[in-house]
Amino acid sequence: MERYNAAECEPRWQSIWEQKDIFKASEDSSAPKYYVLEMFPYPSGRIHIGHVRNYTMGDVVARYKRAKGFNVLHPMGWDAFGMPAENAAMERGIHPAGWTFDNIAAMRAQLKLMGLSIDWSREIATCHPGYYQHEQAMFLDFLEADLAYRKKSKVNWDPVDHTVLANEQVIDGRGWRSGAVVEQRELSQWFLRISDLSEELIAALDDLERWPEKVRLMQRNWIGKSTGLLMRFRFDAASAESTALPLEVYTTRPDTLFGASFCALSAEHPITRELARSNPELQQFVEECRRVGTSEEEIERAEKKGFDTGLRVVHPFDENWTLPVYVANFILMDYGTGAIFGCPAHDQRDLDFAHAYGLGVVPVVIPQGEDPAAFEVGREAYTGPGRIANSRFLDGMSVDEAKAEVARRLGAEGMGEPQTHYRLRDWGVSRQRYWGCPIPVIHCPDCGIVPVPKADLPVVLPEDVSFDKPGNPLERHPSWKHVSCPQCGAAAERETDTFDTFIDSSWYFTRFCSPRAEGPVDRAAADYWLPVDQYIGGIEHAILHLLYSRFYTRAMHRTGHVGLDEPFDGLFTQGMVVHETYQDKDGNWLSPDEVRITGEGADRSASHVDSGGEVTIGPIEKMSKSRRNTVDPAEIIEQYGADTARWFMLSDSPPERDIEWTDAGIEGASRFVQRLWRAVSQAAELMSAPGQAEPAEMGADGAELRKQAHRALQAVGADIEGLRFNRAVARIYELTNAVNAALPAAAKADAGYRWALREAVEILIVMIGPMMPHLAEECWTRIGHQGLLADVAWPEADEALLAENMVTVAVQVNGKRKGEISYPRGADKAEVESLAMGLDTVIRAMQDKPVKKVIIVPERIVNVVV
RNA sequence: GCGGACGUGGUGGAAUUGGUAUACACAACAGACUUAAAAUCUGUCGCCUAUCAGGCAUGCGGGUUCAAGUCCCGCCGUCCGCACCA
Repeated sequence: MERYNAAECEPRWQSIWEQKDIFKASEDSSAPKYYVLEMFPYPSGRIHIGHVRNYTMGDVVARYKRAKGFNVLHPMGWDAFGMPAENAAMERGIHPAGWTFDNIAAMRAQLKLMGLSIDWSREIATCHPGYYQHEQAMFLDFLEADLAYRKKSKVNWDPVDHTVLANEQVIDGRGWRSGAVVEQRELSQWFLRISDLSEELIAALDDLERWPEKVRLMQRNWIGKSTGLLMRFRFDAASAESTALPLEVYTTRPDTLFGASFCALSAEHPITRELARSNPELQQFVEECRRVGTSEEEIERAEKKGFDTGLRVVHPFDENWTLPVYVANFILMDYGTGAIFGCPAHDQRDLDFAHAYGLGVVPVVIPQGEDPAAFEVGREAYTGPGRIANSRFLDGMSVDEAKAEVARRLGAEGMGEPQTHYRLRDWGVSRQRYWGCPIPVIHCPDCGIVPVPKADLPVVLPEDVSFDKPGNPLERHPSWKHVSCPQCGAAAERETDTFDTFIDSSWYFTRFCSPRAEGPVDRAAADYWLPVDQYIGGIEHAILHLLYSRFYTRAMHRTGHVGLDEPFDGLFTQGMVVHETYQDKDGNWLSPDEVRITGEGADRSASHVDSGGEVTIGPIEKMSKSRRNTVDPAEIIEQYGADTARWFMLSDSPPERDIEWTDAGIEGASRFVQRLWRAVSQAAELMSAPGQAEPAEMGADGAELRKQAHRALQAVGADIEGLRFNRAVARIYELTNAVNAALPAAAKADAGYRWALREAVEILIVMIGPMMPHLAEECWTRIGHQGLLADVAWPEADEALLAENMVTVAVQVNGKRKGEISYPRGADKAEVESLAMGLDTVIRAMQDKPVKKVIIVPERIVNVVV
């Protein structure tokens, strides 16, 4: 028998699908629509295994839904702006556009080898003016709708390269190329008003029922709604020159006000700035804070440091109690009022700070069961519930009662009022880079900021740029930025910043609905296709990309471009593809094919293939170039075929979990492909002819095979619907085993059995269709069909064959399994009980002890308690 | 540091609402076929007592329950995100 030849079959079926254009999508009201989308890739040049996993999952859903009669949209595009293209330009002197489009061509070719059911006529690249011009038009609409504005904000500045650095380009506080200590600089930049929608973005999460709960929780925490108190501290006259204005702080813990031992200001707080003007030491401290970096992680991890301003504020409930005022490096100007009061006993950061500066730690919330007089806080702040103590009129109250009481008293004196705050900050969209969408505004010395008239769009990136110097080539371009003001005609300058690439990815799913429309969106197409029914991508995008997309869709709704708020009805976050890492004794990373593994379990060890030198097996990590633990999908597809790679990606590991790439795994998948092909080929000789009606006579064996096939069909359909691909794969293995087992008997079987065999094999082929589409087409032809399997409808499982008449349940004595009984479905409890009590093993386990009770859960379990 | 997840045999994992833990695979081992190897087929396969049985096992330690991989509390380990990587 011939082996299945993937190298020959796969291109053949791919070109047939392409010729017939069967994956081309168009609006069609006669069928329900289904929009499947995988997160589009960055065109790095080669697809990686993570892409194979992501796009295989999406393709299974797309092909399955197609077979279920849906009108499916399954497009592909390129997230094509971004820093790697500029880095390539700097390192290798290649233009970002050329580099990007070459990469796109290479990756498109690789993706096509996977046999995905994609409508390639809708392909888009975000770096193409045909795409980004619409971003510019929409930005003008956003400006008009007051969704965009300018304000100053901080960037990482490399003082040697004179360039703005991304957070990932700052390593240990230094620029990645220059090694210079990075400073913070303030620049005027464009922002989108995402924070105005904080409440709405939180509230709408409740309705995203087909999103993972963890993603909704992460977004909720990220937006960070908090209800608290805006309160004012008077400055102590003895300590301050300008005492007119009180210090405003925002707190979520007014109940701990009597535990306060200091107040702290952000290094950028107006009062700090004022004081620093006449205080060089404070000025120096402020500059030190600036070197911590702009990322929240760095700020939070930095050692808590402060500077005593010498100022003191008066406790709102005690004229004679004053608190020192510090400037501290962990207070963010962007959150609340940029000032806090510190209660060390009940906040970890405040406690660390108090320990560093010898400030008092007075517990005022006492956990239940602790003695207020004896309770002490050590190295860990107590943030749980309890009763208030050491707090005068608040003593004995609960935390919530005390919060309300403090709010009431301060409110009555005009010294505080309740406020709601959100952690979510406005979205800064300006980037000081070339390879992005130009921001369509002009700076005129007389008129100020002037939007580029829509008739003048697009503002196209100039091609003649050089990357021999660091910094933004748009700024030093001789002519591009010099224009005349659209309003007054005077000499003016273009904005040289470009958009954050998150803008590009915040609406590409909308553009896919009408990729060649003259405006940003064809409303009829968008109204038909949106929302995306199933979105699939990495968990690493749980917050930013998905939140920005939710906001951007709302902004497009407000400006009339779309008619909905939530772009993604169903979301699935898949796990990463990981691999062991290997290092030789000099610490060099080795790729998997340079390493030989021996032994197993605790005895596993590794050696170098060529030298035989000792190799250390490192942790299993996300595949990355730097660790050299990558596997090239192109090589895998060439060696085993796309179907094998797809099958392996779907097998075993639950899709939301990380999957470890192993050679054994891909070989196993490859063997299954051959086993299935053999089984189908053998069955083809034995089964009835295609298209015949079920024979009147059906023996017990045939009926049993039919049962197995229909149960598998039922289960696989449900598993694909629930994106439980690994379980679907296990079911398919089972049916394949059943078909294999049925073959010997089929040679001399009756017509009923031969018909049942055909039915089982057809069901098997249909079920592997979405997963291994080329093999499935080949099998479909092999068993005598003329048309394409891709056009065959997913069959309905026969309910009558799914029902099981006998039930088998376990019998436990005191919760331990002692045996099992079988009985007809629907038997009454007394019968079940007597059956269970009659088991030898049960009688032995009971040892004549009196029966306390017998728990019978119908069709589940019997538990005898003695 | 903060927020979110995950942890079951040698390995990947399965296990409806708490109801027979280890389905389905991979690897390994034994046998068949073969001049031989590969492929294929058949069988064994959590651990410990040692046999027609019993005990112990779902990262560790507690708890709730007739019953816990699943629920609760506390640890340990691994991973993801932290706003200019995409």
